[in-house]
Amino acid sequence: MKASYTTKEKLKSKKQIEQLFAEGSSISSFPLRLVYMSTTNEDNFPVKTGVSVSKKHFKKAVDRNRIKRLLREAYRLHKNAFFNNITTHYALMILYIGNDMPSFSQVEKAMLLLLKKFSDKNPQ
RNA sequence: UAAGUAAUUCGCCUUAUCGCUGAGUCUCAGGAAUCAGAGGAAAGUCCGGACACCAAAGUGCAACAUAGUGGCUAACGGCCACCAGUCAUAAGACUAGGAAAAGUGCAACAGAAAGUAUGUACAGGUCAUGCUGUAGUGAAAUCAGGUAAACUCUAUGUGGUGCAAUGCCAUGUAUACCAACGCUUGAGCGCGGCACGUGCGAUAGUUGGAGGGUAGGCAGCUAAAAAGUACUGGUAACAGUAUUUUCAGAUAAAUGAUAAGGGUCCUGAAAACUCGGGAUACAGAAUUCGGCUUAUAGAUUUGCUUUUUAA
Repeated sequence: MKASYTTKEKLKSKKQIEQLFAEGSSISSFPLRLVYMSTTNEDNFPVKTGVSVSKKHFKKAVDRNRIKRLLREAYRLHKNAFFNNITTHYALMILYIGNDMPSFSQVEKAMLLLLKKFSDKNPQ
């Protein structure tokens, strides 16, 4: 499977995002937090993922864009190791909860840990 | 050459690997290759337009904005030119540059007194009296003047809401519940605030509360007051003509990530070549244009001024 991350794979529905924040469970691996819940989407993409950075911590749009790009990149490169043979459908939202601009290696490390925690908790 | 002053232009590059968005093309309908893909400020949301809707959007008052003269422009609170004033040796910079004979208010120090004024000394004058002059304080002393980044007055301008506008399609629900008022003797709603006025409201509902549903797609959405070049007119802002080009269109929101190398600048060691270290800014389109304001590492070119030296 390709290490891609297209529009179809993103979590876009406003309704689902609202529901996710209201009802989803969360695990964290500083400076990241993952909010997730299982869904009943009939789709080719079982896992839909969104990414978010608080406006409180990063006032400049440039900084938020940069962090979101790093998060997306880290997710894109490592998701297949965990979700390749998944059968349950999930909606995920990855939040950056740190206060400082991270480097890519920091984000990558935290992402690996986070995804590992997630798959340990939700074995297929 | 140095210091200064006013402007101009640019604001990292290359390669590899892995990706994202859009367009048309091909396709075995999984995808594939090709092309395009942030800024000078995209920012602040401070002015002015385009465009859309609000019923036909009226009059007066209030409110707000602007303020030398002329011009430019779709328009402007913007820009250009000129005049005046202030500052600077100068280049140049700045100006909230209409009105004090409509009214109200305010004014340090000095001075007897600064506004319902008139003390002292000397001189003059009268029936009498600060009635008159001089001295003295001050910018100003029964003569009035200053101040409108004080109220005010004058002139001119401003209807409101913003692409979450607006139109269409799809999905879906509740013509239900509570309260108040009302059914032509009219509840209430619209016309930015108030008043007037006016429109809607006769198959009579309306307003408020609490609640239910949708929150997906398409259009608007990027070819335009567009950009480049040349010529012409104009002191200039700008305008005209010819010609070439098509230059983001996302929507939890693309335009990237990583690695290596190279530029540029600063700096240390060297002083023939180089070897280290550091820095590489401000900042991310969201209907769209013209401005203004603010942020910005480092470069770049040009005009001008002053001083010293050289010629």
